[in-house]
Amino acid sequence: MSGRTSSTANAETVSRVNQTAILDALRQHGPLSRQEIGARTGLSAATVNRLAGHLLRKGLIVTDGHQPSTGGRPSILLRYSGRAHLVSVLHVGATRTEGALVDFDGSIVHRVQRPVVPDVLHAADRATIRLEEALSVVTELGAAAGGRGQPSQAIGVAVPGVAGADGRVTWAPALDWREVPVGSLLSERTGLPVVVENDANVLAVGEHHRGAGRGVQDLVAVVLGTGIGTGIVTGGRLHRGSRAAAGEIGYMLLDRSSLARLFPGFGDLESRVGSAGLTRQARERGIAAPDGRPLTAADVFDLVRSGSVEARALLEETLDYVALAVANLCTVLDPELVIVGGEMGGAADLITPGLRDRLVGRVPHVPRLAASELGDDAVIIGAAELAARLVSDSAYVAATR
Amino acid sequence: MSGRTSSTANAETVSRVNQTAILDALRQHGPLSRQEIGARTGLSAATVNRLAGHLLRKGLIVTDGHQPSTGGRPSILLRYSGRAHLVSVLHVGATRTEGALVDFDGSIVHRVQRPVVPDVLHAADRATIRLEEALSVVTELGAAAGGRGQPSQAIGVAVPGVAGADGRVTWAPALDWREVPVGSLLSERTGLPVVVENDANVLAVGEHHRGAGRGVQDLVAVVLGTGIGTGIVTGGRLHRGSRAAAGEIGYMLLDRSSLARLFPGFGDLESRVGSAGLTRQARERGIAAPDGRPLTAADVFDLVRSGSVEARALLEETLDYVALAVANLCTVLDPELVIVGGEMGGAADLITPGLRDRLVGRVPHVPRLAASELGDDAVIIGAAELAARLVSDSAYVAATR
DNA sequence: GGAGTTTTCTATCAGGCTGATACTGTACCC
DNA sequence: GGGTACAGTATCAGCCTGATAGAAAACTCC
Repeated sequence: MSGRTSSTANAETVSRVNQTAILDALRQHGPLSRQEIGARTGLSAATVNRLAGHLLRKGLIVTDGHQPSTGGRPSILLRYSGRAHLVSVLHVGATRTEGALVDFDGSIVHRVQRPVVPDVLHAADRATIRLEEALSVVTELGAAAGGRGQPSQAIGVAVPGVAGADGRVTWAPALDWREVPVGSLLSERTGLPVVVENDANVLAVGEHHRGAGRGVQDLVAVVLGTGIGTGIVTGGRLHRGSRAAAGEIGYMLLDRSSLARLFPGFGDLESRVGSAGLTRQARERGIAAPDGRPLTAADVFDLVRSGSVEARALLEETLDYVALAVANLCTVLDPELVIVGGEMGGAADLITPGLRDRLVGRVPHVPRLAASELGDDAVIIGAAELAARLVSDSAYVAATR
Repeated sequence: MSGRTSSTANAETVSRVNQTAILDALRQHGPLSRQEIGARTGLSAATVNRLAGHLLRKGLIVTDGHQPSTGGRPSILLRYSGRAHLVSVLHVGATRTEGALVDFDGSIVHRVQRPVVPDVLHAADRATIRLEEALSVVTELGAAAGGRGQPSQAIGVAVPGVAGADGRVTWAPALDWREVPVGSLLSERTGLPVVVENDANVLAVGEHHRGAGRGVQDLVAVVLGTGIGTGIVTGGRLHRGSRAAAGEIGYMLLDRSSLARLFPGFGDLESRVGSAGLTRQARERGIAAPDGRPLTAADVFDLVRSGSVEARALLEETLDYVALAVANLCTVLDPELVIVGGEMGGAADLITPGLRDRLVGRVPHVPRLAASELGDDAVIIGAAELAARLVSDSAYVAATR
């Protein structure tokens, strides 16, 4: 039951930690001279020089010109260079499969998009179709990376559902995936390390690392799309929960009467603000969806912008419930920042003011509210970050010459 | 704004980490021989021996007899001994001030209790009175520790309110403390490191470390007393939030109509299940408090046990709201375990079954529910643990002979 | 009771890493 | 062109780990 929980250290550990410190300094503050790295990390000049040498040989950092002299020998700037390393990313969404090659800088260097044919959306065997498509996209990405002479080093997969730490997708309703071992399928096929994660969680990671949440240690990303979900970062780390179900606020209970009902396949909040709930309520209020398909939050925003009074009322009610959920999130977690993302991100101007008004005076501490900075790419970039972490921890030490 | 976030390592770090690994192994598995420690930690025999020597000299471990020989030289058992080190703990509660000397094993070796004189409870200067009392208790504890020849090495303070990371109590209504710098007052007076923390948070730490939550990485402790609060442990660490307000679920909003009201000094949930709310509702239902004072949850439990039908109905309603809050906690955090503590802890038999019934089918994953194991001492033991951590990180390396 | 066996504990040494010191290299200024 | 100021590099002591060999302690067998 135990025995290897305690972790020990040796000289190699020291070197790895210090190399990581140098890389972190360069990632956070852009190009720095060796002296500046020393000042920032507290490492001696000799150590910085030696470790920088290792990192240069490994291609993780590059020289980036000189700094103007201040009277003496000008310093050589060192810059983190993720360009030398690529990861493959897969975002299996409800209506399309998206693939990308992303370098360690977070730049997307190659994209693949596969819209889902409408007939497939509700086909009986859509689970298999979507899975095979996902595998083929990864293969295509691998080939593209090979063609660039920079083989992909890891794979990150984002899915709209619950994913265990072992890379198994427990339940993703939009894909009809149950207990699908995506992680092991991909790692067996490619031999690469794979991380599989919920899409809201990776969005939070993406915004935390390279978007609106840079430098923030405690944040929540709220994603409103077909359903509603959140990604939670506490203490700078993704919070997954004991069963990887943390942040599934679609199940939040918002009324005492909710205790009289059960919520087996969908949640209380989700039934109110999700696509199905919106469609139902719109029908009751006489609002027609643009072309007869189920209404999404994005449609409601469009209608509001075009002046619909009924849609405005529906938006306000939706906002009420979203605000209750966000208020409770804030009460429980006390985040520094709440990021509004997903389809909502583009309508942040309609959302954040109303949200703030509803929070003020009702929660102990109203956090900063911000729109997603990365938009549609947040998921891709977040998944790339998680994939990069899979290799970077060991890559720093591997091949140390 | 930045500059020293990155942490570096050196040879000393390695030694400290490995000493901590040895201590953790001994704490987790009881007495072990040097060989067993080596097997468990992966350290070489020579290293284990040398580090064990350091720890023996520092008094953090002691020899504990021999193991029966298996044919050769019998091994000497080593045992963690927190007895050699003491911390002072202060629990400033609503109705009493409690002090204790606790050793690093978590054993309480000395207690001080100071009930609050009823006249003081609502006196205009009760803030000052309680503060001076707190300081005097700490002085008394210091003297007691000195008398044992084992001076106290740190101070842990638990308060029913919000405490910043700097040891300042921002707001503790039950004490009428606002912006009281307890931490700096105590550290100036004693020269010892001080940690000040919310009582629900330290209760969670106590149960996590030595109570119902041993070995659990994600747990929530729900404390129902005069108000309602929670302590949250995620990934094995206390989650405080960006403004130390995490877990203040008294402010959770449980109805859309709550958005029509403001909650400046008290919260929505707290007004329903806290002492004031219970008293009001009891009056409406014709339930009399035993002796005319405000009704607490504990009183309701007593009335239920004595067969009161009205109290039973009130309990059920209270449970409904507590269940809503716990359900939302579970949805957001997905903890492995929820511990019911505080005054509720003794009535766990009345609470947990009803709570479980209300959660099943309504949250994605129903956690384990358990009563507090440490009872009234959970706060003391948790605060002692936090205080011990203040010194242990540096104590391992200090005085390494 | 003594020698051999087995296992534990300890001493010694090589190797890796950091940090201090001294030294070399490069550009600017007078 | 020499002096100055700062950046980068080589050398070495100190600390820590881990490997190896040796000393110590208890048991077994004759």
